[in-house]
Amino acid sequence: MSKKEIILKQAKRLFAKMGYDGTTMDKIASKADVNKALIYYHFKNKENLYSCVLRDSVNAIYNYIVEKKKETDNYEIALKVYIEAFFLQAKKDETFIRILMRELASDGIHMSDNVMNRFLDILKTLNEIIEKGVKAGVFVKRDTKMVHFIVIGSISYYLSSSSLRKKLSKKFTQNEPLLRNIDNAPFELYKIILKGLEKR
Amino acid sequence: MSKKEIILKQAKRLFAKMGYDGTTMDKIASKADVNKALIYYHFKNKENLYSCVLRDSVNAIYNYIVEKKKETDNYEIALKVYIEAFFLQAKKDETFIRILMRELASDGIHMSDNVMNRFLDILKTLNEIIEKGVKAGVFVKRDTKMVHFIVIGSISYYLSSSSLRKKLSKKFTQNEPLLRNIDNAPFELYKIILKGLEKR
DNA sequence: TTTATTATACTAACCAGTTAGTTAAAGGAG
DNA sequence: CTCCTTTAACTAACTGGTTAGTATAATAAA
Repeated sequence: MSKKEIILKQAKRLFAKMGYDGTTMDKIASKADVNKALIYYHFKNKENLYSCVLRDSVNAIYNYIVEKKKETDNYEIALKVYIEAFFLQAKKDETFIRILMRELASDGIHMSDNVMNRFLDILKTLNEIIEKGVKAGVFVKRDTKMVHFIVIGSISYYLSSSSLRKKLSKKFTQNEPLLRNIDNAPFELYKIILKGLEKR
Repeated sequence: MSKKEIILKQAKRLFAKMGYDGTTMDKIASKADVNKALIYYHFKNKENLYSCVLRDSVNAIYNYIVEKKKETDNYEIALKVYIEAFFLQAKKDETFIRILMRELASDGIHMSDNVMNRFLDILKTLNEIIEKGVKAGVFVKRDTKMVHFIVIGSISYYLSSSSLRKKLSKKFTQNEPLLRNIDNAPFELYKIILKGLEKR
């Protein structure tokens, strides 16, 4: 792994957890174990470094979903695959949803046209799946936008709140069943959404 | 409105949009049109000011949901009321979900026990509604945690992405139907979730 | 030789928090 | 009613520390 890649990786981790303003260039240099000047050698400035992190994250999740989507042609399975793909990729790379959440909270001030386009591509992919199901007469015609938000919103909240939930169940033990972690979350989500979309 | 209230209001707006680290005390003072020292007269420090903002926000949404819940005893309607209550309050005070999203992204570093407890109360309220429906044999036994995340996550993503979606549909006009705003979102969400939970 | 990397040192801007004070209203004492 | 004291609300200007970004010189690698 090149030093440039290490810088990107550590920057991503820090941006996800501390936010853009909460992350300092010195801290990134320290975590990546490089001299600060090296960051400025590879990246124009802080804003540019963040842009690269954001672009890489969105591309990673897009590529994963497209790859998974190729594997099937059935809309029902495709929906499951989409949910699973988003979940697995988001779980593997939890930084992405954290960065996404912060971007939404600040109306995407750091989002370039490039990133926005890729993001639209992700939304379109799910759109195709649902359209297919509707045309086949299996899914009820629902507002697809809402289905997007259900999938992405639920998974994001589920994953990003994981450590907070752990903290909560330690503090307030009587709430354990409400907060305990399970791993078949995407399957639960899939069942609810699929049933919510089914015609009969 | 007292100066203290104005400070709280402007601080809330800024914290929601810019995050904790992105918000400066000078900016709050400027927006609230008061001297910076006045903020320190009313609040111990930045952390304390943020705590007050967070506490007020969580209390506001909790009180609204509890008030709405009193109005009905039926689980089906209660679920609808819960979704609507969360949606309406979140729409009226969009700052809350933005702050919540940032808190989740940073594992709730600023959340006091007080705030966490109130947050648990909100989760418990939905839990009661679903439990009731399950006992009556109308809802399938689902992981309630997942239902929480569907409701809160979807609405948060839907609302917080609103201005970003507007930006996107201006830039990429061909995507309008995918991005256009609708106002019956909570109803769409309610229909999908209710159907997803129904036994038959 | 060019590219990648470190070490050190610097600066200009910014930012949380303080200081030392002002203003005004209210109340009591003479 | 007027002088004195207290208290709450408020301000201008400052301080000490941090941070993004730069400059320069020296090495190591390719």
